[in-house]
Amino acid sequence: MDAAVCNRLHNDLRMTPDHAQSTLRDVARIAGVNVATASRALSSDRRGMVSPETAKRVDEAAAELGYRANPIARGLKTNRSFTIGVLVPDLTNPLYPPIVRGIDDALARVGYTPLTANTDNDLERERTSFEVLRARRVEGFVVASAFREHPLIDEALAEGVPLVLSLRRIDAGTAWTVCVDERAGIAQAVDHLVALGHREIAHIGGPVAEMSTAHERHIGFLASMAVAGLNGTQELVRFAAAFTIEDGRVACRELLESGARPTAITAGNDLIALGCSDAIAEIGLRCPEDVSIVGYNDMPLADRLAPPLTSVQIPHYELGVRSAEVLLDRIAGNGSIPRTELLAPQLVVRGSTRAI
Amino acid sequence: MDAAVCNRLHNDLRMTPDHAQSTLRDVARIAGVNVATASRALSSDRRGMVSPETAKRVDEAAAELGYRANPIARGLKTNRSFTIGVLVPDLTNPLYPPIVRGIDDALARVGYTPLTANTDNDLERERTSFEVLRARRVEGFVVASAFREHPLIDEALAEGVPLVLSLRRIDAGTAWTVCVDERAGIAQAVDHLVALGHREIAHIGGPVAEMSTAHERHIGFLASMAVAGLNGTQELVRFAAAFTIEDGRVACRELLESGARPTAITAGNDLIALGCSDAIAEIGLRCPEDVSIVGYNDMPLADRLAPPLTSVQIPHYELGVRSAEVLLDRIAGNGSIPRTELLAPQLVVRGSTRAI
DNA sequence: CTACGTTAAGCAAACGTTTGCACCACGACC
DNA sequence: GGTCGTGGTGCAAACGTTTGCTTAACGTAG
Repeated sequence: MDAAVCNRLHNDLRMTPDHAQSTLRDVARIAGVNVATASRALSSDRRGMVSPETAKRVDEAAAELGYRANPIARGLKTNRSFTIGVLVPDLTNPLYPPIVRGIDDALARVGYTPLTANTDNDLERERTSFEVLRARRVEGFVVASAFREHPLIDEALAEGVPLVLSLRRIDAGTAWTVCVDERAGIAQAVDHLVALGHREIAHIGGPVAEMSTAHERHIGFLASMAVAGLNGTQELVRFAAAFTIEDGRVACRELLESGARPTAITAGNDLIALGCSDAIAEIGLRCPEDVSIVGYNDMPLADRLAPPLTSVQIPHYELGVRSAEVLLDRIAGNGSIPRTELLAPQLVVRGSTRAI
Repeated sequence: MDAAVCNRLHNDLRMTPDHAQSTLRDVARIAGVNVATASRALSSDRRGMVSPETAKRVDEAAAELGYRANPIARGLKTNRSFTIGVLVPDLTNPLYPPIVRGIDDALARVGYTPLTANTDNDLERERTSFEVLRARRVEGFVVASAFREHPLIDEALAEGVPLVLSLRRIDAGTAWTVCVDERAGIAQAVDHLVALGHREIAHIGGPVAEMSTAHERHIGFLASMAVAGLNGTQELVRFAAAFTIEDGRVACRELLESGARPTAITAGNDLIALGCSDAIAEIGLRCPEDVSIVGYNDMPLADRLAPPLTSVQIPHYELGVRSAEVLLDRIAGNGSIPRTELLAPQLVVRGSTRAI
């Protein structure tokens, strides 16, 4: 088969299915203009460079062919990808889907596409994902997997990678951040319990050494207790090794075995709250009759548990939306010094708390 | 400023930050070879074309510069993006994160990246997302948002877009599909209830007209009842308008108001099961003492409800993994006629079912 | 009537890869 | 000792855009 035949066949193949992506060259040919002119006509900000009538012809040609610009080619030339990397610990954890959803929606509005990766809280895995996403030329990152000390984030910051922390912060405070006013959240929980007459209030926190969320809630607990004039010292505080039911149970049990008999518990999150519930059941006490429990995050179905869990609701979705918006702003070149945005949580009172 | 100076400055600027992505040209220069040779040395399948010693030099140069190939440029040339579009109804629905996670993991293994979009079961929104993803040159789709009749999918199929349905099928059966053996799942539920001595077994299904999952579970219910020699006719079957607690409650209440008094209910999914639980409570009956209830999907915390919900567990994660694998196989050009893969569900017995 | 500014459009070079083809030694074969 | 492969390498043309520069056409002013 000679070259001409081969080419013809090749062209035929490419032309036959009407879904074959048409190119700017096709549009230009149909409109009878140069590809450069077509490019200008189709771009919003340089549309004024072509005569209205030509612009119209190009539009029609594009519409006829169902032309959609190839973002790959465009990206190669402009060095922009209109993609954002999203680093999340685990999509399977119900805490994160609403955040991701918020990011998705905010990005979609302006033509950006998120590239999401799960880190499993594993620094090595995270680094790999980060590199892969950078290789794909994402224009910035929303990071929801931060630890209080986080070398990767420090490096990225130093390199000037546009980056916004979501939900979890770093101690240094050197990054743009959108998170929850955890202290206010736990304060609402403590105030609620105090109003119900509780004085012996315990806190079963999360992994305070690693995660800002756990840490802030602990700090918030101590502060709120002090403000209420109550004893918020070590004997009523324990920490779960992770935000899980089992670790919560273990930590609570440890507290109970120390002889402490709190009438109420503020938990680091809802899973820890469930663990606490198990632990007090194990020693024959009941919630809420003997011990009130307040969770954190207000996860799905928290209202259907037995008893329905009083919990601090946080604005997951808005957290995602704001994170994306702040990042886009940064990419647009606005803002100079890092800013931290605190979103307000809201206590939801249910059956797991009761007056003493 | 003359051109030479300008160019030099430009180069300096590009070189200064050591995170500036280095290009194949840089690698080639350092290794003292042509960029074509460098390209070949770095590609696994054409590495044999260059001498081992040259290949080594190129490797070293690449390592030194921390070179990572630009997938955008590569994609432009090869017409491949190494991305897959994932269409999911709503990430916020706990059913989908494990599926997406399975897809992510399976794709990551072979260097692909998923581009995920939420459809909200809205056909127009879905079409937009589909177009956006196609414009981004995804190489194929995993679609978890299928309706039994689905014009968009039919069109995509007709156009030859590589596409795999996940979880939800289309009636036509013309698409490659990875889903759950719903009939077997509901059969396990019915058999379990029958073994407990139940004879009056109701089914509160989902939106059977639109979704294959709801439809198959209904069909499965009828078949299982027939096999057990029981009456599975209309008077004990109702359908919720959607897979929600509220719609489940309404449908169940309707059944009860018709005078029916089943001793057991198989629900279309866990949320409907919760609605049923509410409905029977409203008329003063209790679960499981008066009515046993079996859910479907075994959603997170189903084991912590009151009573813990007996439910049919489906392999979400594996569903995602297999969907991705099948799609990759298709893209690689393997397989010709559409195949449907059925993954096995597994009943998990808990407190919401009891012997009569 | 020439010169000049302005507007619209085209030309061509990039962006960072991949890949068909040409080239060049070099050893082997007739 | 020419002629052939053959293995290694380089050259240059793509891929589909964007964009700086140039050209063409057309008024308008001097």
